Amino acid sequence: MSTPQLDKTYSPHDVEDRWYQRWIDAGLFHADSTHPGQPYSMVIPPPNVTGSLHVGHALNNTLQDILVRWRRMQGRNALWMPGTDHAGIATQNVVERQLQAEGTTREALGREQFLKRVWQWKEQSGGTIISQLKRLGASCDWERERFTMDEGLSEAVREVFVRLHQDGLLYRGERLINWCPRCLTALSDIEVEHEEITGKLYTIRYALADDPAQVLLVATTRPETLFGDTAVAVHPEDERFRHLIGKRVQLPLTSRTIPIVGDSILVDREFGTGAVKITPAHDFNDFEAGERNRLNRIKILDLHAHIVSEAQFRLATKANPEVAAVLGGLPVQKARTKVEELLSDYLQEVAPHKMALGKCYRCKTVVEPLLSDQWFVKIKPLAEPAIQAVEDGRVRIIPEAWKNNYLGWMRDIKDWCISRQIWWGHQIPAWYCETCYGSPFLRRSSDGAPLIPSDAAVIVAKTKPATCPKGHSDALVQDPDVLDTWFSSALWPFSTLGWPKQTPELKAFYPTSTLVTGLDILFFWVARMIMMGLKFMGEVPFRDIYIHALVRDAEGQKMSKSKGNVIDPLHVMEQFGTDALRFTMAAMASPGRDVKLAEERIEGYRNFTNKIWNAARFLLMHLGGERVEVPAAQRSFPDRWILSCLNATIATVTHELEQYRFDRASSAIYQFIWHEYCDKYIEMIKPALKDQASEQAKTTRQTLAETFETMMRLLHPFMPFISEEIWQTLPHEGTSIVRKPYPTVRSDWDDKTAEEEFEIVTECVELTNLARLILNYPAGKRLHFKSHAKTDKLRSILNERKDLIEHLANIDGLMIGTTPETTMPHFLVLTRGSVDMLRTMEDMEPADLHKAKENVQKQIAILEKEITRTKQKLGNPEFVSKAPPDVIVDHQDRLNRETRMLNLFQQAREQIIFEQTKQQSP
RNA sequence: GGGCGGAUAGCUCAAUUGGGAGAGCGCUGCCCUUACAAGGCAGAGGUCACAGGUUCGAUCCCUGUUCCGCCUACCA
Repeated sequence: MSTPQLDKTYSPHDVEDRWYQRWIDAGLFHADSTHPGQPYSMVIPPPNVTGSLHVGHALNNTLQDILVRWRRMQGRNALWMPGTDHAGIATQNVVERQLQAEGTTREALGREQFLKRVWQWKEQSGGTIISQLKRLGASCDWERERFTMDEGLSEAVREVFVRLHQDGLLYRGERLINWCPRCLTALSDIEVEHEEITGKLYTIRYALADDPAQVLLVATTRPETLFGDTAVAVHPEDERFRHLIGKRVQLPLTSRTIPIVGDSILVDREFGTGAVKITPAHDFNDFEAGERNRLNRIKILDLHAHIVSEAQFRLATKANPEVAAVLGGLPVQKARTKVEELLSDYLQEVAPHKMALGKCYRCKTVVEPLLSDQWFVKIKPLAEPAIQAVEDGRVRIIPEAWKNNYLGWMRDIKDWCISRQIWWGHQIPAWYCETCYGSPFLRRSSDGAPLIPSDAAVIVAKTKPATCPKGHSDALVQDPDVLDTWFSSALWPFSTLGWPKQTPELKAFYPTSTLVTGLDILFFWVARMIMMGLKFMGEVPFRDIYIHALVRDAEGQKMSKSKGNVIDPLHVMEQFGTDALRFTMAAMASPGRDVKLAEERIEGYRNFTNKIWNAARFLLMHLGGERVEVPAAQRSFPDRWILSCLNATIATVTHELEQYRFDRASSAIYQFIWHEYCDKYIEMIKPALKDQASEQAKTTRQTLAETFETMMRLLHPFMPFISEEIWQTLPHEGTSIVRKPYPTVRSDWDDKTAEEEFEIVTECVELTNLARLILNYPAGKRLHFKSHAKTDKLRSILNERKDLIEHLANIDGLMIGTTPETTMPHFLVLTRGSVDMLRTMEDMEPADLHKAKENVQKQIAILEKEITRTKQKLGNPEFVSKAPPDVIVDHQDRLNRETRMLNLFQQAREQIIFEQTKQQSP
């Protein structure tokens, strides 16, 4: 019979493409709501449609794929729902850059044409990350792939918006929000990244209006906002300034005076000068202080974070004409420098100052607080149940350490600004009637979009109403803003399953089983999914949240270009194979620690794939011929041993996967395949396979095939490609490993006796190796040894395993004795645990002796040290009286072992010395 | 400012209940022994960040310190 032959080294390339295509063609990743298995479902954290695969994605999706492949093999109805999100700001940026290169703008194109362009772009380039996920082996149900801008998902968004509005959980109003002057849109609080910088703290003299000789010192980091000041605050109980409350100060560089107010919330008496300028239109704290003290808001910056035009500026701030002439239209950073110059007569001090600077998380532009009309989600009523769900364990966060992180954030959650001043996204389903309002809405100068006044009446509906409530039909204007991308992502676990329709999928797969994600989107996404899931499905969106470590991407932080440690997963897959990358990801996924990925490690696992490959080659070379299956208990010693080990590994891997310990699961597999299966088992069965026709060979071949086939199934979730490729060459049933059962523990494979005997065999082999080392024998030289066992049982084991020991230790003529023959000058004696190994001295090379003596000497020194330590401990009455008995016994055993070993080495040394003298004087 | 996590072999990381710390890569020595040199056998290498404390005994528990990272925050 002919067996397939494999190349000498594993080449992942064609294997990966070939199998992935076949899996897809056969529909193996498809989940059906009518499938009889217990559902196991996950939704993918939708990557940005603009994105491309980075190491973080690779980790995230590898772990998900391991879970879903494992559950699928367990017979569960496994659904992994894939898709992408429309990434409003990022995608719009990409297309706008294209337009810029063509010399046009989105405003020139108009909203409708622009959106067409974005869709075009999405069709052409939006699939990049999806194809990369496929490359990674992701076993998503691609037939169900979704996009947050799909019609179905868009309907879900409208439905949610309308219902939230009905329930009074949405409001529109003029608030100070975070504004990105480059993206020209509002951002939610968590879309602002804070960066610690050293800025300047300016101390400015504000003179009292009625007594210019008296000055109030005011500290600020933003002197340019001085023009928007509408008051100065001091602490009402501050003895230094209390008497000034109610008076006015002259605002420098302007003709305005502003009041001094008392505000105990805003002012920290200890900080700075104890007096704070209040700029309600440009600072969050000042905004609130402005509310408290009924202050005007003066806007001095436009949407681009430039000082408003000279005329506007003069009008609004009453700045001196020459000052307005200089500052009008300047970008805020330049304005600050200018103001610093202009203020020279008023500046008391400029000191370096550590502060946090908010930047747009998409484009890193410094954000500005901007007063504008925006939509908000009233979040507290949604957060309450989401807190409870985690508190009472309906949602488990793993590792649990992040639970407090989540709870802390949720308890202190702020209303969520959901409107974005961009075009790409779900346009807000709200309309306003110009007829009712009494006049046409203003048009935003930049793009012609209507600026809806704060007091315009809102009509919220899923589709454009035919008329307004008063019956006007011709002047309904839709809100030009779109919703935050995360608004639609928050619905992902049920919108992808067809909601608001009550689909069979929704019934079968919601709530999903597990969500695998990085900590970075715990708040952006996870928290919001829980809130929305509870609100609209009445049930948590997932049972377990597994939060994995962060692998920082090239953009930023952990992996930095300057360190040169950026790793591109595509490059890695190219170089080492997808399976090697996946296995690395799994092995590194220890909880609570960031993944710092070293390429050497991936290379190590590439070597592992090659090891597996070559083990398979060995198998195929020896599998020719009849195979006979007998019960496990009747198989050869190596067979019984490997079955028992395999069984233990199956138990470990399954248990660890249940705990989301991908690292332990993968290391158990690694340990088993390489060190038990390849190093030991394959070595042990070589003699049995030599005579192809023997009975021994027939049953061994059976075990070999059976264990390897099982091993491939065990490995498959981690290394889907090589496991399938090899599995196909082995005796097997079925068309693909993807849907074969995951191995389960079999009690008939358990064999403690075989494992114990194996320990003894290993001891003997290791002793011979040690002897070789000490005596400087080359690895290839065949030696004679004699062993001595203390008990009949041991001796019979040694007798039975004599051939095996000789084979593994590469020795000849092992003699097994009853009594130790330690008389000089015949033997060097070594012991470990239960067996002594004796080596005849007679054929030793003269040159060995000096080095041998040194080695032995070294061993003696080490042992003496250890013995002293152990003796000390056992001699301590406190230890003997207080330590648990088993610990004491353990120490006594140790002492015995060490002492015996020492004696033997001492004898060995004497023997060597004896030999030396004999050689020197023949 | 507050909170959390980390500091273990040259490097990247493990070690679930406090009883002499492991892996991979790298390094050293010897081996191309027909599955695999992307390999085999063996070896070196660690006051488990620092200082105290609890304990018969601490990498592990407690306190403090230093350094690093992350999250969070309105100290102008």
